[in-house]
Amino acid sequence: TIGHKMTARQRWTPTPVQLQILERIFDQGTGTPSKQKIKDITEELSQHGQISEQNVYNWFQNRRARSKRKQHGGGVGGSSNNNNGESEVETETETLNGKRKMPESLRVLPDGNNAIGTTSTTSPRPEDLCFQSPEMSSDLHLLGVLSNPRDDHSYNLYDHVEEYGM
Amino acid sequence: TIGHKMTARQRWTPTPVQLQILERIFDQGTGTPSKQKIKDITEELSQHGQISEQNVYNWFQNRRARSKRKQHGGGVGGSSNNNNGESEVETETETLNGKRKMPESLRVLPDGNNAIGTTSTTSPRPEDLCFQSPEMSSDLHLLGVLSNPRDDHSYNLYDHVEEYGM
DNA sequence: GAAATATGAATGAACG
DNA sequence: CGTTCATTCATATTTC
Repeated sequence: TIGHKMTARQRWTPTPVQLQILERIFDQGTGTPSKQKIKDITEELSQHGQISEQNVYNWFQNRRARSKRKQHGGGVGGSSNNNNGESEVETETETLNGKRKMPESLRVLPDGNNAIGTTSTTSPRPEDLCFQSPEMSSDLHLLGVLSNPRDDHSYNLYDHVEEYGM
Repeated sequence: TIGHKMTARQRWTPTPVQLQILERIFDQGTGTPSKQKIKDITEELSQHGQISEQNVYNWFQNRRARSKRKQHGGGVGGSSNNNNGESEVETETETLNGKRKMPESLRVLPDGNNAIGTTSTTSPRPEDLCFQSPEMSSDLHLLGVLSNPRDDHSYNLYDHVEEYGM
């Protein structure tokens, strides 16, 4: 039994009410709420549960991004996917009669402790991954960057490149 | 002009070492490194992994832009994962130090035996819980968000916060 | 209990 | 230089 209290609350989970409000606003067409709006919304939502502007902002960002492109499998081969409409698919919640799963918008967590367990799938990332020696600090000594920051004032004109061949 | 698909599937992921160097330099106060510096840095970092000047430049730009985090308020959403099993109260080093969670490029886990007692006790969320009056869109009436979408211009600079205590 | 899915959060890249 | 988009990861919740 390794069950102990571990800093809970890692990810903000919108309450149904909050979700409703958020979706409603999103549906208004406001698209990308401005900072002021975010603040406003956050304040209102705060009364329905713990929330921060960051959460609201993220939510909108995710929502928008999600609306655009759903999950696509690994499509290899000339797949002519020309859809991408930007149409707000949004709430398919109530519309569906549940063969799938119940959105957390309606979940009612009881007082008990669920204690699910370990979801540590630890998604393996077989990327290139480098990983050098555990040298902590002492690599840039040959760089004059931290020696004399006041050197020149060259203008960097990188700015936005269209295609960068990495 | 547009329409450049660009096969940039994997954005450059700084290796821990690279990150360290970058942060170190950033901390030097150099602020915006000049092109020359960028080149220099890039060269050094190249020895720790694939990287381009553009990457370095972007990194600094992002770093600086995101350093201006003005977030505040609630404070939910910190996503720092602690792998420590006993310490639940970690000393936050605040903005002065780097916070940085686990780099995305460090989840190698070749072993495969992570018996971490991550028994999420289902974060105690005594918030306002779900289950509340069926009034869904009756709360934001005082919000002008859904009334006049075309009000001001975008101005959000949240993007993401570095870390905030709760 | 683990896998599959959903979604919030982090960050690199692009755009203005 | 500020802001937003896109991609990916981490964690939560649901399902098997």
